[in-house]
Amino acid sequence: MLFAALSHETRLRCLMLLLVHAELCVCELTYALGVAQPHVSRHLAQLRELGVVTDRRDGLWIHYRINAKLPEWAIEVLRNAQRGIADSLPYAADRVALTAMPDRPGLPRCG
Amino acid sequence: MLFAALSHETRLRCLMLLLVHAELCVCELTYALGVAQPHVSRHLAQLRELGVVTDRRDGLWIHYRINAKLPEWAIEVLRNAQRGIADSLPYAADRVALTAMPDRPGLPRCG
DNA sequence: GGGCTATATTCACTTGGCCGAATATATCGA
DNA sequence: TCGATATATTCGGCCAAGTGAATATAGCCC
Repeated sequence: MLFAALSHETRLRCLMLLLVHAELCVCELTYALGVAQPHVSRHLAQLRELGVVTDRRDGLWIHYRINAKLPEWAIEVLRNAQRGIADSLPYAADRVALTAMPDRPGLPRCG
Repeated sequence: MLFAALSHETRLRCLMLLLVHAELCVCELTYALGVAQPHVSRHLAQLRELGVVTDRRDGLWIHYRINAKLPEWAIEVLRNAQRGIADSLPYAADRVALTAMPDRPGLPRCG
């Protein structure tokens, strides 16, 4: 059930970030949320098992993204949730924290 | 949290019916879902405490409806869910069952 | 291979949510 | 007041889900 996936704040926070950034690895999500890595990993595993996200290995990193095969209504649910909560805490702070992360993998290193 | 409200099938079934019928009393929901009355009552109480529905007493009957003060994004979430699941079971069967209910309160008695 | 990093999983434990059954409350009508 | 109906709540037990800590796995680089 989709709504069970969204009913835990950790999972909802990850999904809100993935709506903005399309693809994020576990260390980025861990940094943005400011929680323990196994905690994030566990909830990402649940999202994957529920079919809400997919993962892709790239060397050491595993990148997660929202499952492109989700039915359109489910995507709309996510977008509506985003519209409703993205400007409130902790979701807004998560985006700021992610942007402030040093040495993000997959981003071009300038200089 | 809205999604916690939607994460239980009984609550979701009630809400899907309330999207169609605007106002329903407990006995109608109980009949439509085909489950025990205290079960429905408990989950309606949760929906009320979460602010998702409101209730109105009318004699012996208590009518529930979706809270008109819900933010628009939340209503959209409900409508998207409806679009996605209304034609599947058990939601479609619930609507049929409700229509087949004899002596529904609040409905004009013909004859 | 050995060390290092990123991620996943296991373990033991706790908590929260759900359940059926029984009972309580509230309102109406006689 | 008494009975009947509609709804709500309590109780005790159970199970799924969540947790922190520790450990395992997987890939990279030397």
